Amino acid sequence: MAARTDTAHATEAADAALTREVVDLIASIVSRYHEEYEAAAAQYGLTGAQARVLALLAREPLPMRRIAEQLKCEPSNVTGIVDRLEARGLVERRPDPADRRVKVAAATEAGAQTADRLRSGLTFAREPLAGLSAQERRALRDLLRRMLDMPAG
Amino acid sequence: MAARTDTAHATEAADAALTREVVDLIASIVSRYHEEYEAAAAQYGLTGAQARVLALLAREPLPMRRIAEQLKCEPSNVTGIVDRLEARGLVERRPDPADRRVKVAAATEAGAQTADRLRSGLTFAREPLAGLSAQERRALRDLLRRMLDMPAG
DNA sequence: CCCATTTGCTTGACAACATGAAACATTCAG
DNA sequence: CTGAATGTTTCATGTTGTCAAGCAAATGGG
Repeated sequence: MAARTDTAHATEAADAALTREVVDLIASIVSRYHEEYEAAAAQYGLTGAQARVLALLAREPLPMRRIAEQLKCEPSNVTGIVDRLEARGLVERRPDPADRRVKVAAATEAGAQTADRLRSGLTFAREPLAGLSAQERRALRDLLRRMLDMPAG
Repeated sequence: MAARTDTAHATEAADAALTREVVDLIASIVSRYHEEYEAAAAQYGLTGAQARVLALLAREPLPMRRIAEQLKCEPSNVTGIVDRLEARGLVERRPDPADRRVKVAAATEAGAQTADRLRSGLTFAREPLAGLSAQERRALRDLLRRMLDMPAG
């Protein structure tokens, strides 16, 4: 039984090392992703936060509060970010006819174009993924989904 | 040949969709990772940047300039972050005997303890990974390595 | 050896991001 | 109709980030 216990411990230790390795790899990916996202945004004179908001609004117009929820920050913070985007003509505030308290932020034509170009310029993850076969990418997709508790998609 | 071309186009489109799906999943992971990292840091009254620097210095003491390189920011920025960590007794600046221009930042005993607790409290990526078999984690590790251009490790 | 240059760090001015409290208008519930 | 809750903004404050300027120390060509 001593041998079995030793084996079990060795397996546990190897497991922990493997997990730590994967966690470190994920940390590297997070770092690279941010780096490239900021750089891509900077090409259009945008900060990372501005680019994220613009990307959100290019999908669909959103009330200020919803933007804050997506960004996981306080609504008062969104005011300034949208201010700066609006000052550059990339976004506009519209009144919500259903609730006059609400201001709906929407991408302008120019804003939608910028968001499109920015998105297609995001080489990270897309370019390295090109080196993986379709089967491997499916495997990766399934593993990532399970990590995010999205078993079905 | 029209049929073959159509098939090729269909495959390309499916490939692009798959890639976009994986990219979106990675974006989700990046978002979750950040969220949890900030929350874990906040438990110790630290910001994300402070926690990152403390984690670096818990591994080994570093000159200010090296910290800036790891953080991918200007050295002048590191001054403030280390100032705040030092004010709380988590980090200290030491002179470098080999080069008197250099200030080496090092985690104090308290800083190392905080870094340890913080790291072990990082549930994300570690907890979801527990649901994956060792074989799956190895597969994930290899796929992530290839994404990062680290074929061998 | 000496001086110009480079290197490492800090300081100061400034902008963006982030929070929390307070103000305001509007909506909603009793 | 009144009081509570909601959506947004403003203000004060702190952290992060950049860049330019400054100082101390190291380095290398004359």
